[in-house]
Amino acid sequence: MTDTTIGDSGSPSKVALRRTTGRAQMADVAQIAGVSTATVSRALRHPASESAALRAQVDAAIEQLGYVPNVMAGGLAASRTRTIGVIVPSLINSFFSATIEAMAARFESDGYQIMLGNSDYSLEREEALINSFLSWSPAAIVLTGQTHSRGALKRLLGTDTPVVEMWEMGDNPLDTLIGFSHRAVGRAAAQHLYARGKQCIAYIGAALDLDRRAAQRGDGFAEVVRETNAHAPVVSGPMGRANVANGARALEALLAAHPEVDGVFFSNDVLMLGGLFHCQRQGIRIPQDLALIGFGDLDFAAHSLPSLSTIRPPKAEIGASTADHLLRRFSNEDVPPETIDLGFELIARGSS
Amino acid sequence: MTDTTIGDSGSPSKVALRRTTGRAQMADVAQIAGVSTATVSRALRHPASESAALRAQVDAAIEQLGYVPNVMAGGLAASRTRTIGVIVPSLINSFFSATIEAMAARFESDGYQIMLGNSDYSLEREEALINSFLSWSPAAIVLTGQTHSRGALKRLLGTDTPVVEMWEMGDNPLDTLIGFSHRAVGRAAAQHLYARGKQCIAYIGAALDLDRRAAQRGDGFAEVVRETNAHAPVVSGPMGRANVANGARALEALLAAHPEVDGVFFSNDVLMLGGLFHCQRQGIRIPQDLALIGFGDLDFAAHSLPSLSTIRPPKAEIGASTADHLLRRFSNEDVPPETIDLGFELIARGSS
DNA sequence: TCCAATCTTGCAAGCGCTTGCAAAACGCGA
DNA sequence: TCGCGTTTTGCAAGCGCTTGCAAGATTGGA
Repeated sequence: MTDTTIGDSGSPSKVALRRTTGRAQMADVAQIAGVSTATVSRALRHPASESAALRAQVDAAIEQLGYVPNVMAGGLAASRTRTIGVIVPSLINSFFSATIEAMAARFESDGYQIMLGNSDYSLEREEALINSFLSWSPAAIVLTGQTHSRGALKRLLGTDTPVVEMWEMGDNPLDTLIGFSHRAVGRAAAQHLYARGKQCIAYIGAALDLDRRAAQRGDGFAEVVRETNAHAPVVSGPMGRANVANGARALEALLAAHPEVDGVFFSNDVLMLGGLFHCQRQGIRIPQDLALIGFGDLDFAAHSLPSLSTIRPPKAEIGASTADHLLRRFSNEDVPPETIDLGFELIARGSS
Repeated sequence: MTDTTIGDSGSPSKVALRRTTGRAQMADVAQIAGVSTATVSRALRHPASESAALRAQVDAAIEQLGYVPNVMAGGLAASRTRTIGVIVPSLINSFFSATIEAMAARFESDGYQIMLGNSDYSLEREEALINSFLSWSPAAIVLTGQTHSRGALKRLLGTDTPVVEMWEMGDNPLDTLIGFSHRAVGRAAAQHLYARGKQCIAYIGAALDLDRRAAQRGDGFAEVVRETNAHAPVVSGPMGRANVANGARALEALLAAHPEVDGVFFSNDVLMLGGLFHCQRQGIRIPQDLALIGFGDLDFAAHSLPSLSTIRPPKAEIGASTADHLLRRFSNEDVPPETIDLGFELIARGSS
């Protein structure tokens, strides 16, 4: 079976596909469209630089063949791909799921694929993921937070890949920063509890040793407590993951140690749900005996009994805004890095 | 600046890196290790086929240079990558998050990267994702469920990429199938409610039109109801997504239409949580007036008041088992497709 | 009608790695 | 010490696409 280029008297639209991958290649498309592969490539990557007539021919050939470009070959030749490396500290945490879904939706229409990495709140794993992602020549890297290992910083600075840090707000961003201030969230929560007439308020945060953002919310909270001069800040120290069991347990321990506490800010609505169940179990009246406010505005907060006050972070907005920024940057050389504070919203409900 | 191969009298460990990417290449590693790129490549991909001494030299050179292979180049040459394309119907649904985390953890040590896709319960989007993933020459494709579009089937059959369908159990798997029977789950839930002395039981399922697995659980449930001949199956028709609000709303509507119902099986623990709040609000006693059982064994189910009965799917086990199967397959030519039923566990708690 | 300026298009040289093949090195028995 | 069967290693030809450069086509003004 040798290639037969001459004597092909059959239908001109029938092209013998190469065997190597079994899939149509750009050369097949080019042949059917009667142009060179360079033209096909340009029709795909820079549609504006081709005449409309050719583009139509090429599109038809692609359609006919069901051609799907080989990302590897394209990526190797261009040394960049339509891939966005996104690293979040947790998948199970639905804050980030919402961000990712919004981001993916925005990117999809432009043909960008998200590569998702889960750092599990570890800077070393983040660094490893960054390394691994960079070897895919991504169009951009999106990180959660502003804290990174030295190695990660070095790698990131050594590349000209755009970087977005999200879900935080602070100084000296690596490149673009899109998020909100967790310190401000903590302050708002404390002020809210005082405004509701509470006298002694506490903060319960999960994994404060690992989760920088939860720690920052705690800092803001403690700041306001100190400013009132009324009582010492009560913070429930580092514990395991943010789950319902830990929330219930932490509230129980907190009330045992500080019975005077009459208002609690939880670093995560899931913890607060545990707290709610604990109160239901113990007959603690919410908000009379104890006011509760959380963070995240998760699904259940609006529908529990009582409904739960919370602070809504711009979960989806962060994803959408990140994608928008990057897409603008991909299509236009001189979009500068930005710092975008998306703010947050305190939603007062029955629990406070 | 032309290449200078001769007259390099400087330190032999100093190698001028190529400029193109700014990163060290395999050729640099080879030069430092004093071997050919072929040897380096083999040391990386098939360590067993190299002598230990050379492997050590190569490792040292890699270490010294901080060499990270270019995945594109390798993928193009080998026409396959250490990438696993995984498609789930939803990210926010923490069932799948747990599966993915377990799978990723297993794959990580072997250097396989997961590419995650979110089909949003749409077969068209699944097909698009499959196409997009295949253009990355993945080592395997992992799908959720056994239902796929014609186009997707065609593409999948036209490739020799291993395919795992997960989270279901049935006939005619495409290749490997790892999951459990949702029909059996539905049957178990119904039998449990009857065993608790309930007389008229109902099923509340979200998105039954889209979520095949939730529909199958409903089928199994209805089957048992019919077998008892005691009453007609009550099924709360398709509604929106599985969230707390919909759970509360659906239970309210169900009880309005069928006040005789004294036991409910929810397709998802999140719906059940909404049901629980509804009961708390209405003063409906659980389980005396109404027994509740859900599916998923989510975090909160064990800690609510009352605690919630549920059926625990092998969330993490599916991920681990999938990774194990594929890793075995990657390292050994003749591992055949498998069908693995991981079963499930009914966890009876206070709500039933 | 002709020429210069502007668009379009094709040529061909890579992108950095893998791998079949064959040569070199090695091991061992005679 | 020699010869033969086994490793171990290097050579070099791609993998399928992108893109700088230059040639060809087109346009408009003189």
